[in-house]
Amino acid sequence: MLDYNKLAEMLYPNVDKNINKYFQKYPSRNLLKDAVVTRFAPSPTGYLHIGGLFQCVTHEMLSKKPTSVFYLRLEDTDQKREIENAGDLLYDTILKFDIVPNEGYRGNRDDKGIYGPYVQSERLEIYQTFAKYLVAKGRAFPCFCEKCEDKEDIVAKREQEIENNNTTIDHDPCRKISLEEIEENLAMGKPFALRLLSKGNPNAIMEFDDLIKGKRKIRENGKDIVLIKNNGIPVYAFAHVVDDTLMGTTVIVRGEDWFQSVASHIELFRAFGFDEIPYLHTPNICKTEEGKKRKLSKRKDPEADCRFYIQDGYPVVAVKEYLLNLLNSDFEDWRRENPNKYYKEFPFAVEKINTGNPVFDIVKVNDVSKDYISRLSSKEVYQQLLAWAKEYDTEFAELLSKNPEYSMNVFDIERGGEKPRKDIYKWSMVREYYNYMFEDFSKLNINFKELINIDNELIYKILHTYIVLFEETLTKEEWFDRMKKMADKHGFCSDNKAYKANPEAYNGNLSAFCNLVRYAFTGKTNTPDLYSICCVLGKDELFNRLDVLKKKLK
RNA sequence: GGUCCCAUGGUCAAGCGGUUAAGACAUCGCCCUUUCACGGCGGUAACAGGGGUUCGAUUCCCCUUGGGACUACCA
Repeated sequence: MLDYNKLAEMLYPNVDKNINKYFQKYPSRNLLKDAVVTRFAPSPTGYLHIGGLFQCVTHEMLSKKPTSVFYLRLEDTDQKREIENAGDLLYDTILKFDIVPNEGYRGNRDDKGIYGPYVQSERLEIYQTFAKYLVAKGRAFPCFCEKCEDKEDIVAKREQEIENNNTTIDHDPCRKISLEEIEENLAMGKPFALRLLSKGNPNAIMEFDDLIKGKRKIRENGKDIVLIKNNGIPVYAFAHVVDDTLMGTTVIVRGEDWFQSVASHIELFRAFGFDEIPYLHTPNICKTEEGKKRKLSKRKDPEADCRFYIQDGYPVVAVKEYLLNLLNSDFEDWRRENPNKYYKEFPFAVEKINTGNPVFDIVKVNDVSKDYISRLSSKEVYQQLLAWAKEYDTEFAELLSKNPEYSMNVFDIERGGEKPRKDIYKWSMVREYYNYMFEDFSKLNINFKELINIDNELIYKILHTYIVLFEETLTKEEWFDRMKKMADKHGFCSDNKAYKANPEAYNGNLSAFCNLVRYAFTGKTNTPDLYSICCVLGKDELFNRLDVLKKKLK
């Protein structure tokens, strides 16, 4: 048996092993009943992943009760994978999704809250103290090996160990190292990794209660896992246990990929003598490829990058509502019954989260988004669209802000009422969709031959008559009556039965007539209500457009 | 390989021992209709397979199969 106090002093001569000062520095939180402290703890290894956003939505929904805390912690303990400014970028994207943690890391700005620092690389001193404490408790030991996995002889040594002892317990051979040997290594200035001295038995089963998976029987940990790397930086497990304890986390939300390691994390909590914190393992968002399901990959899948949705102009609420629906599938029922409520009012239930890994479906996102946008007022559409355009399509932003009232009138067409139009699902599609309302009309590609086979003179005559008879003060019915009369006068047929009986006798039916007018003034065969469009354009503009068309009709 | 997780239509999913097995998206058809939509109505489409337990299994247990994840001094 080693003298662990002595070992602790050897390993960490200038470090305080009194962890209590930290518990004094970071007092326990005053929480009201049902309040939770939850945290999002990404690594600065790239952009915000859709799975991260998925978790953020979970955090938002969990931390609604008064005094609850949702804080952000940056887990930058892997320098090899770290990407410069990724932390900033992450925070920036989180804010863009209108997710506002009320504590913690804030990118370029100072951390907020008294439990910091919230960036792990700034907490090394704390980790050293806790490491020394653990060594003194006899629950950790140094390992001077190079990376074991690279060294066949060490692996062989471990296997031999297992065989000799007739056990399956995979203790690290270095736990038998003598004080003398340690002293020698230290004197040579050899760096060491700190390992957990596991007392678990992987053949023994213990009970574990996951907040969404429920009660599970899992194997005890038996591995002497690395706690602190030989560069002095802790690994996830160690930092997680120390930080979440010190920061007063009450529920640990993390991806399901961590499920396998809970046994070791629990052992660490116990080794320290800390209270265990409940875990909630969320499913991973997948996609199907060649008939197989796989986790959405950062490298391969553009839709895994949350910035994709921002750039493409998906309203952030729509994306979050889609994710929320993945979490609690009765959300859409609630949404239908409460079309005007804010999504956070939804009675979220942890136990309703599905345990399987869902496949991400952009078509469904589109649908949720269409629905969301259809519920907005024209002013809200204008504001959100403009905000998007200012960042991603400045030319369009200028067109939009040239005349805000006009723009809002455009978006007001077929908006509101019982059955609002549901056509737009992302801001980036608006410019093309409404190009006839915002762009230079003379630049639109209009070719009547592609639409209808009647001569140009007649077309011109029809359009001219249309404008002359057009008045903004008409009701829709009156306008439509005029359309019928005009159609009949120009060789079209407003009586569908008569038309069907003898289509050869006419230039087309009423539908064709209306479509001709639509096409002439918009260049499209698919637009919202024609009369409303003409009203928004105004009679003068219609005449302007006819002038342009005149040349094409010569 | 080992360990763990998951398994209802194309997708998300209700269901938690007895149901004509919900609903949404997608898809198809019809209706409404001045186009396109929106909307309405309807259709196609599922309990992976095999054993148990039970009067009775989609539901509980086991096995198989399929898929996923973990298995780092990465998170």
